[in-house]
Amino acid sequence: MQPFAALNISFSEEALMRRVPSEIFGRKLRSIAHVSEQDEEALASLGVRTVDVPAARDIVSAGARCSHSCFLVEGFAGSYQVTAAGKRQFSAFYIAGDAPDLQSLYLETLDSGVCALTRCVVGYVEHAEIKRLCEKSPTLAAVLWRYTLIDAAIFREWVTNVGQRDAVTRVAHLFCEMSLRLRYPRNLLEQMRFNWPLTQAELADACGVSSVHINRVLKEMRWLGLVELSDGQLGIKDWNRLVAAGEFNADYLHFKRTPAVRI
Amino acid sequence: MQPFAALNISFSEEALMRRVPSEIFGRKLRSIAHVSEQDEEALASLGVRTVDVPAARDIVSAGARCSHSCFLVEGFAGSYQVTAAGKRQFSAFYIAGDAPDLQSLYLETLDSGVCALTRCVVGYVEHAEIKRLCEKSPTLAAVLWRYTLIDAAIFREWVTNVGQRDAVTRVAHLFCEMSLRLRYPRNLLEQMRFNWPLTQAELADACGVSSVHINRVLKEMRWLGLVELSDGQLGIKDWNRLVAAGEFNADYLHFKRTPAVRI
DNA sequence: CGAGTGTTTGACTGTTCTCAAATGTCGTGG
DNA sequence: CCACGACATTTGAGAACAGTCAAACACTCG
Repeated sequence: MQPFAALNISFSEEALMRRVPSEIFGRKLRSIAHVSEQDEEALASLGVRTVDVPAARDIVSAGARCSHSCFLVEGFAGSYQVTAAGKRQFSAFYIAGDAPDLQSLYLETLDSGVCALTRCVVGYVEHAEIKRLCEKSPTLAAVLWRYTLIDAAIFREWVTNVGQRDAVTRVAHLFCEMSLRLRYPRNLLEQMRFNWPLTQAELADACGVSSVHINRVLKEMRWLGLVELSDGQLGIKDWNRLVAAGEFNADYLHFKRTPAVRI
Repeated sequence: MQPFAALNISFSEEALMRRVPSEIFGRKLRSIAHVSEQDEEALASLGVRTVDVPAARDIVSAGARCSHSCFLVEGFAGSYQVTAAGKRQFSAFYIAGDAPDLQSLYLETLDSGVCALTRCVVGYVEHAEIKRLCEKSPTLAAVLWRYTLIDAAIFREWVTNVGQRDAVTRVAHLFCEMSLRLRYPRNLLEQMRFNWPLTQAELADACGVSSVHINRVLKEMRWLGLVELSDGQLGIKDWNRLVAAGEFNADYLHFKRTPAVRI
């Protein structure tokens, strides 16, 4: 099983090694800011406990007292809340390199849960250790802070997405975001097909739409020739029109350099 | 004009004095974390340029290069985005004491704008100065970081609000949030009536609903005996039922102590 | 008084939801 | 190899919720 073959990232045993989580996180950080060698080394020195989380299980549960944060080494995860009426809403999706609950660093409890959408390899790090690093290196603190601010910018964008756009536009927008984030560091222009392990129900809960309706929306998007979605693969048939359909502007992702794929 | 008379905060000329912005921000910070005297003094030493912004004008425009952040001394503001279709979505409302664009501290540009919903008194502070303070005092950095994380938690909650709840629930939820935030530091149990200077159209753009529909929702909420909304005043008639109607849980606001008003 | 803005209401339209059932896919075990 | 269950996708039909358009009304300010 190599779900990320399309991204040319090989995992296998390597993923379980100690240094990998912080390395992969370091790569992510370098995509949003300059990271000094010292800071990179400091990150690599973090004590990481790597855990294999099966699909559909919580990585961090909402309301839990949090003394750790985690990096995603492999897999897809999502942060979500459940309403009193029992409906689920995702507020972000996370992929390899992301730190889904760095948001909890200075909160006692996390108000949202993070659940594994596929099998995930997760590296846990103690808050105390991260804070110690931040005190020693203000530049590292700044990069991590920036990371959480970009996360927040994604939340804001999702508020607008779910609040003001119609269903097709919402889905197109989400596809654009995930496509850029999945492709980013390598950013292959030709890379218009990648693993998409999410079910329609999960997509629905990200877009604030019923799963039945998502199905019809996907049908329409296929008919429009925007995307192809089958066998757990998302193929983008027409990037420019998808961007237009999704009213997408990548500014809110705050990549260090504008991706080679102009939009 | 004393829009905050209900909160026993008097402004008038005092508001324009130099130290006030950081003092009011300090009070806000103390509601979410312990702030040492040194840090409080450091905050007070910030160079603040106080500006009077008329209603309906941008305090910070989306996309602008940002070298400053601001504190709201007086008034209501909202962070918002406008979609390609010309629809506006608010992602948060801000009141006296808030720092609407502290989110921009480590971003080059802000992806959302912040606009004044009433006349606002705003104190601008240079990013560079805040960063200098943070380097000197990691504890102050932690408090400010925490502040931005709580902001992000509010965005997440809004995603869920707009994505999964019906219109009445959305509005009730928003009223609960704003009510707690407006009342917080003093937290008067009897304080169930306060200034609400927002128009129905603005409320609509916060809840992802048309203004016509908001009008009907308010009518229903009045009929249900939950709230009273007139003359720019929001009166809460039945707090417990409003909390139930809004499926509201205040955890995501991360107040230092649970408000005296149990919910 | 008139202009401008915000609120309220009605009638109609349209998107999306819910319920329900059929179909497709995959892995397990006989 | 097939039967089976579990899960995901697809489709239909009717209902509910919310949007649009349009007009009347209320209020404030100069």
